Amino acid sequence: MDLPKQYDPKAVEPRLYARWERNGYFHEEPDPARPPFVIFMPPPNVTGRAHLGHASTYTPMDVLTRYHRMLGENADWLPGVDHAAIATEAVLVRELRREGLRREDLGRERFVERAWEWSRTYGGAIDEQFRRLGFGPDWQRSRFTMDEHLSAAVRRVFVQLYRDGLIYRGTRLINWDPTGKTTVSDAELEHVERDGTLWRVRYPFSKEEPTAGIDVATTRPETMLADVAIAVHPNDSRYADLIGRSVWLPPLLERAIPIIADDAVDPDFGTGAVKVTPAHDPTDYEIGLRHRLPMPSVIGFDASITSADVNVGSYTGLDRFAARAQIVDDLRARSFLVAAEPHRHTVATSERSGDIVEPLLSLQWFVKAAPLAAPALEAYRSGRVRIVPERYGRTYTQWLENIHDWNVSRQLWWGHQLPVWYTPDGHEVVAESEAEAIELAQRAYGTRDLTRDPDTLDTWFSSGIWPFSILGWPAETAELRCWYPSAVMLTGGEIIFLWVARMVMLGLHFMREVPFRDVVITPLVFDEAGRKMSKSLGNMIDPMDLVEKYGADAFRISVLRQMRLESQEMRYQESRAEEARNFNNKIWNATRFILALPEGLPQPMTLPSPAALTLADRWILTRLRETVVQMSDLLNRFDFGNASETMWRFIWYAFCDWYLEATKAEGNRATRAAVLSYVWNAAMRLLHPIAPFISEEVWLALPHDGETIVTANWPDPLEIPVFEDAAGEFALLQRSVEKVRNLRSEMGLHPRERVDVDVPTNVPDEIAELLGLLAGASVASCAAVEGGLDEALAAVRPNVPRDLLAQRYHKEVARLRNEIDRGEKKLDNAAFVAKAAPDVVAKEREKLGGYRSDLVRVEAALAELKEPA
RNA sequence: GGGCGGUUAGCUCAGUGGGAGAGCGCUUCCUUGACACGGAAGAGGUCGUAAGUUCAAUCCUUACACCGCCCACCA
Repeated sequence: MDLPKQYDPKAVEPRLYARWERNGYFHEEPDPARPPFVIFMPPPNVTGRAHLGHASTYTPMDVLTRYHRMLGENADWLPGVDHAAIATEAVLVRELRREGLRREDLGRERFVERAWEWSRTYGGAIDEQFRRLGFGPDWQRSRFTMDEHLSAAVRRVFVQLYRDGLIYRGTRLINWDPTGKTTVSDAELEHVERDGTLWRVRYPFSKEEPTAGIDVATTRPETMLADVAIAVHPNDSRYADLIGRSVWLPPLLERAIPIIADDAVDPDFGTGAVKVTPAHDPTDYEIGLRHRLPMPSVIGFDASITSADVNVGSYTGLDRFAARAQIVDDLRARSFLVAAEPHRHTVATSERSGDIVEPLLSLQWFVKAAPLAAPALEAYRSGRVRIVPERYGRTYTQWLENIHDWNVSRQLWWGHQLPVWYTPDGHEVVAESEAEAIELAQRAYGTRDLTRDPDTLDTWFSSGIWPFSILGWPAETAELRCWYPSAVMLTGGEIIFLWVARMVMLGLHFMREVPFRDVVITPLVFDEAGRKMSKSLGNMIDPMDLVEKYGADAFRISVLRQMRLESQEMRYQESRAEEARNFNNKIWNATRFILALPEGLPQPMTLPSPAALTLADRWILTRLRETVVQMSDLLNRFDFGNASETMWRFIWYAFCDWYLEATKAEGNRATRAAVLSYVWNAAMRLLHPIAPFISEEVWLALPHDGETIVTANWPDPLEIPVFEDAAGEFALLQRSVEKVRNLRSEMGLHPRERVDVDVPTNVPDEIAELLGLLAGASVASCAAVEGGLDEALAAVRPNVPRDLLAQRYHKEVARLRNEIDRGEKKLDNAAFVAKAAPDVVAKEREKLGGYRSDLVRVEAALAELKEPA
């Protein structure tokens, strides 16, 4: 067989993936007889494309699912797609704008139709990218959050929560996104630092004498029109006399507002006096509630000044920022502006649109969060949900402890419409269907005339029930029985409260059980310089480009290898993908060597009897077993970085660098075909979760059982013979080989030239032969030396020029003297001997003894060199 | 303002209360029965700064500096 010298992923990956999918290897049915291992894939946005963030969270899911499938568990990875209301609607609105249309021109029905069409056309794109990455979810079970079945589950949950008193409609201060033209929840805000201005404005005591008054600091003069009070701290002596008085509200001077005292005021900031605008600021809203203040609005849903509640003079209709500028001008003109200073502060933006969010009073639907949060907190504290790394548990608990009611109604058309209807006189009717609503309305209010609430639900509402809605809930399916709760949830840290906490809350409420046992927080991906990847910086890396250049396996390895369990960030280096490609090439060529053995490979695969095994065989088998144990442990602990590193070390530094070379020795030829194929077969199985394609390609080419590595068994360490002594002996050989190689290099010997070495006769022939082969030496026998293999190998004497050898011995003497010096100082220290742990002292003595005898030996050799016998 | 993470070789990062490690990069040599996407041998670090605890600190404690993440109603 003629295999190319270079591994070509493009020739392998699409072929293997098509076969896996065609043969249904990723598909699984619920089977109570086996332990379940289920991961539900966080559904990517229907508008989404694969990015490095997906690679760092989804690759580990694929690794875990493949690993547990090989363990024989009832393993399934459940994929899906999220309808991503805000993102999708934004795309559609943009499209419409290009056609010169608005959403309203189309009408709700046609708009939603178009959204469906768009989703069907473009929604599959990310799935194709996932296939190229080698991800193996159970595609047959893929779900879309807008599927009829999942929509029904959403309605059921809403109605149930309503009947449980956990959903209500009310007028509250909400976050309005003027660009997205919808409310957004607190969790969807991003607080961004901006340079702004802090204006000091004088509110005069009397209209007639505008010079005397109270000075107030504000960053938002445009909201002044809706001021209803000035607040100061109750203990602030500067203003104690003023509490209870009133001032006129500039610039219109049409209303007088009271000066009140409230604890929320920080006396040290600004002037210590703050204007209170309950309808347009969260803190002020709280103050307004405490003091039963009126709450007029002056900014409307179009983010411009509205005259709905109070007279706003000529400002009416001005955009919020234009109004700000105009009011500042007017204040200045009329001497109410005391100062204007630069001020860096944070503003709340919508993380979707990036627009500055406007706090507004509005009638919306809310989920009462506290009663749902308490069990979610308890579940974490009792350990029913674990979070890795543990420190993120604090993020989870702190958010739940300070939770606010969740605004779930959105003014979008694409999404799950609220299952809420209103009677002509404003009674609300909540039901799973219109028919049910009519029946309820008839009974309760004697009317069948209902209007449906036009709003849709927050996308995260449907995401929150994903862990059970995808399993068929509310029907009592076998999937639900076997696969809930799932095993593990992998996600980025920013998702903890946006999604993880909500899934736990809703899962506990509806399923009476947490949705997953472990939450693994994966690192954020940055570029090599530690900068966030962003389009504006031009440092985005498209995973598909890397797959194209290096292959999916190499890309996966490059990501996994850079993951650290405790790390919160990962600086992705493309050079790692290149290294990983080289690694795959190494695997490929080792395979070529094995397949080209003149003696052929044994079929079926069998291992020679222990007595027939060579030292190298026994060593590599022992290392294999150790590697299996380590890999299982690392994967069980979600330590993907060290797992990848472990495979790298075993395959490259143990198997290829040493064992494969050792099999070229005459003495190793009888057993090598069997051991090489046995070990390589097992190594490919260990590698498979990490690098699914090349492991399959190689495994299929070797002697194997079964039709695919995907469903092959994970190696059982107990079936791999282990030889304790072999590890130590082989390590001694390695050190000896390295010593000779070093001398060769110092001599400037050409690799083909052999160096003569004298090896004591009590070094076993097998080891002497390996030494000759691996170090490029011609071995001659010399007198046996006393002691074990250690001493015998130490007495190996290369016949190289004397001065070179002497130089080397001198170096060795210096090193040993240094070590001995350090050891002696330590042991001469009475405090060390008295206080250090006895085993530490004993170890130190042993080390010192070893160095001393080494020194004696080297010095003797040196003396002999000067005066040859 | 609060919480958290990081600071170790030129770069990206492991690591340990008792002899500083990997990969890449760099230097030198080399196409030897798989592999130049390779092999062999090397050079390279006062483990951020300062105190403290300890027989012993890169590792534990504290403070500080710098970088970063998250949360927050200082207008």
